[in-house]
Amino acid sequence: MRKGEQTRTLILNEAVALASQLGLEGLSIGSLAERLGMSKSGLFAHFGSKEDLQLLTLKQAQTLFFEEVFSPALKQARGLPRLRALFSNWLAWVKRNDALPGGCLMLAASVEYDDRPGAVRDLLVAGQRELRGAVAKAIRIAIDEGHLEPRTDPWQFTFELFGIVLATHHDFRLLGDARALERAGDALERLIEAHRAAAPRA
Amino acid sequence: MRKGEQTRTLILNEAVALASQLGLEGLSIGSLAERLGMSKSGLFAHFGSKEDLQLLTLKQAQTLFFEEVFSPALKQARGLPRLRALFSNWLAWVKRNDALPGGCLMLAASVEYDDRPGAVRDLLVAGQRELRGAVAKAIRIAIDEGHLEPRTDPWQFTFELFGIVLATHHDFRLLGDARALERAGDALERLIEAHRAAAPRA
DNA sequence: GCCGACAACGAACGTTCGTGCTATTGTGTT
DNA sequence: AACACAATAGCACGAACGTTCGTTGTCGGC
Repeated sequence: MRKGEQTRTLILNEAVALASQLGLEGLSIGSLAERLGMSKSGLFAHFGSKEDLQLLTLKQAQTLFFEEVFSPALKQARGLPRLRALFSNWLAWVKRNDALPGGCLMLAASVEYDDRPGAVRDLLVAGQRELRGAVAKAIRIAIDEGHLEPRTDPWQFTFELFGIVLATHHDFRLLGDARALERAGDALERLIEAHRAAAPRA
Repeated sequence: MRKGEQTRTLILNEAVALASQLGLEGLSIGSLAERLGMSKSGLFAHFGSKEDLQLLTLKQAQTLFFEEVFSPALKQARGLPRLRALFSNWLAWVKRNDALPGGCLMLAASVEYDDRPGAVRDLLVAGQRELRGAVAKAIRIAIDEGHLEPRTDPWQFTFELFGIVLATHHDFRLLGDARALERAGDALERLIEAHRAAAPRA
């Protein structure tokens, strides 16, 4: 890897952390450069514009999310075990303080860009659609495996599961309520129980 | 009401709308003044500092929320009817486009200030605590009325209900998915059904 | 040992930010 | 009609913003 590449990665990781606190819009090139001990112009040269920096920062966060939340869950057994692993990894992601001192960057960006058309929003929506689809697929597999009853609507299930994650993020981050994690677990179990297949159990 | 008071209210209502799009931090005095057709300094004179403007803007949104979501729900019959009205008003608030073109200001601010200590965050937390308490109280009443079973945990119920609202806001605002509103309704009904009192029905 | 490619630098651009000060206009009361 | 004061405008400030430019240092290949 060339020198440029590796400092670029260094910059992007720091950018993810900083943007999780200040938002992608609040992220400024000057403060990012200062944090890294390099000059504004030197940093800027790696990206043609601020929007490019924002896009790459978001993409970096998405990649990290996939690696830490999704990828390990795929190694679990199909059906409920995988779904539970996915959920648990997701909660761990939400409370990460090293890489994400300000909470999940995608969630922050979702609120920031939900009414701001452009490339950032498009990337955000694409990522969200992909995520939702993947979760729904995991649920469909759980149905096929006989863990959940066939009339379960994967999208509705995904919707409610996502709501639990959002509420957890909110309570944990804003209110500093660690009990939110237990509540999230309870909520998931209730959600599963409501859709559990009758005859063959998991 | 003196002239100053009424322009102040005019400013704050516009500030709520603008901040719902740009966030309380992204809200700038210059652009707000331009929108209202007045000078930057003239507008600034109404507030001693930007933080004061942010605080009053947030307070205005909280007041509006109480008037439109909570207050009308209190006129409904105690128990489930009131709870359903609260939920329904809340969803209506979430999709309001005139006063809140960028979505709920409190939710946006929650993400923005969850890791930014200060007066804004304190006000936000206080409002959120009050809201949660009021929702939990409505649920406790529904238990007392015999609509929900006694072993229902009001805080857990509140947590899950809040999650549904958050997911709806996200899907409606970012993904532009109007079906989120149906999903929210279905989710609430299942939540109620899971805790419905056995013997006396609602 | 020179040379071109790459990486980072410092200085400056024009703009916008929040915030003061000083006029000037407008409103309401005797 | 004249006065007192509230409300707004005009102007300027220092700082920070994203961005551009020219320059310097540091390499590996000839």
